[in-house]
Amino acid sequence: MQNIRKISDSTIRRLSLYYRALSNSEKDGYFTVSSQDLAKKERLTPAQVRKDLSFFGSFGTRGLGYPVKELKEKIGSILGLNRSWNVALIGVGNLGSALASYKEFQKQGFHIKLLFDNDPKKIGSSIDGIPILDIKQIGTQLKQNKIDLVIMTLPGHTAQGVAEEVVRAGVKAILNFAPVSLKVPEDVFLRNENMAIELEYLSFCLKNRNNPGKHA
Amino acid sequence: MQNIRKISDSTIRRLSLYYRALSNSEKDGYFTVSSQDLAKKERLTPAQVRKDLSFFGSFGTRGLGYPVKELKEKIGSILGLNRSWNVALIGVGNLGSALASYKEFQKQGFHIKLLFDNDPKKIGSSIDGIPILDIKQIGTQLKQNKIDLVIMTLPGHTAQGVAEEVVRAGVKAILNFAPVSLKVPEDVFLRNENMAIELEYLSFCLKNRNNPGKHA
DNA sequence: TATATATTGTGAAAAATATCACATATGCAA
DNA sequence: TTGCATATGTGATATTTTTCACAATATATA
Ligand SMILES: NC(=O)c1ccc[n+]([C@@H]2O[C@H](COP(=O)([O-])OP(=O)(O)OC[C@H]3O[C@@H](n4cnc5c(N)ncnc54)[C@H](O)[C@@H]3O)[C@@H](O)[C@H]2O)c1
Ligand SMILES: NC(=O)c1ccc[n+]([C@@H]2O[C@H](COP(=O)([O-])OP(=O)(O)OC[C@H]3O[C@@H](n4cnc5c(N)ncnc54)[C@H](O)[C@@H]3O)[C@@H](O)[C@H]2O)c1
Repeated sequence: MQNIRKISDSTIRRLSLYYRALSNSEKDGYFTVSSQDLAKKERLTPAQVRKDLSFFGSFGTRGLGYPVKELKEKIGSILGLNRSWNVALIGVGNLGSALASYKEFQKQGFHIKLLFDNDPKKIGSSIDGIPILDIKQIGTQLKQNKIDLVIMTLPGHTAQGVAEEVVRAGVKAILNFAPVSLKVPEDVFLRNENMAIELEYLSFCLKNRNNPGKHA
Repeated sequence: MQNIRKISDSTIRRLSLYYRALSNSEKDGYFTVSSQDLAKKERLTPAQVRKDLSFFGSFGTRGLGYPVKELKEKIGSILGLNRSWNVALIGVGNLGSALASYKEFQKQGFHIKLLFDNDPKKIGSSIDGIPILDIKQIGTQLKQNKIDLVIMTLPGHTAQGVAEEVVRAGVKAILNFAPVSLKVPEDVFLRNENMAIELEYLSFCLKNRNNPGKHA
């Protein structure tokens, strides 16, 4: 149990994995899991699991393990999944449409309330009941609807400009899918989803599969 | 310059960022960049940039910086982007379709050659000229087309079974978007793209924004 | 109640990763 | 040529993260 400031990035990311694993264990009818079980499910070590959890408290029973339902709820509450967040998505193209109609995020409390685009053919229509609004209205709409978090699925060259409007509207969290590094003020939380990184990582692995020696 | 085995995960991931930054610098007409410039663009430190690059050689000129075009090509070749990879995508739903029609990966050498689905309505059609094949043919088709890498955008509960067929067909690299932890043999490279992690991370940050103290 | 077994929680140790700091090399101007 | 300004490349150092190892505590069973 320690100061929340000091909890590492990696630990928080692993909490998401534990949350997912626990949701599955719950569905499968388990009442308790050991750190061993959790580790196996998410390809980690039992010590890692116990250490991560210990930063937030002690939730287990020695000799027995962790109560699935309780631990899931506890982690959910640490991550803020026990409440609801108002989300807007900007750029209703191929990727944006896929995300807008994806229902799993909603189940975790991320409610996509608004969609924005600058394409007249899209503005005015909706996806699964979520209206597509004109990007020009973004400032007022984000404020009016008390949007907490914005997902950006825009072309790279437009992303910085739009991000600045989003920041001006007071939004403090952005999930960016455009392949650019956005500049935002310090008090705005920004995460990037960069699919190229994973692909390129795999490329690197394949390339060096049979070449454990020095690099040319 | 050192044994390639020892190069860390994080360094490889940052190479992707440098590659992207250099591509942009090239487009913007720059001939050289300093570690300072690169660091700023990708929100890192100059020392980090120099250290990362030094694992692979010395590409810069003291007093001047790094030659943009050359360094980009060098990193591209380290990551294996100077060649072409045969890719197949399985599960042509909302997300799969978006990825299939995304042209940027192709530019980096990832050529999506085949799509697979089990929906009779989809099988036989195509996306941007890429045919959608019956999942039943996956074994023979992956081999025949010498597929190097598979992108999986399937429902979670079907992913493990399909992954096993993919592995049986000899594919050594999988990029998985399904929210499950796949079990694959040691010699198969697996990466997961887990969008929930980033969303939940932002949720955590928002939740603790005004609460730098102890966690309850 | 005693004993065997299981598994947590956590300081301490080890390993991995990032930063520092500076010697070294280059370009450029006078 | 010399001197100044600039920026790399890299050992040494600091920090962060992971793993280890075991005391503590629970259950089960006889
Ligand atoms: N499609 C993918 O699979 C994929 C994969 C990885 C990354 N990305 C990135 O995600 C982003 C979106 O990709 P996509 O394939 O969906 O592109 P897309 O072209 O299909 O969609 C972009 C959407 O943004 C809208 N738009 C453009 N400028 C705008 C503005 N100023 N304000 C509001 N809306 C605007 C367009 O009208 C369009 O609907 C891109 O940055 C892309 O690089 C996409
Ligand atoms: N849509 C998103 O924005 C999003 C975001 C994050 C993660 N994901 C994950 O990506 C995966 C795909 O999501 P989606 O929204 O595209 O789902 P989807 O239902 O639109 O698409 C799934 C596709 O897979 C096909 N399929 C099902 N079983 C199959 C099998 N055995 N063999 C071959 N094809 C099969 C279906 O016919 C369908 O075309 C899911 O695991 C989802 O959780 C999606």
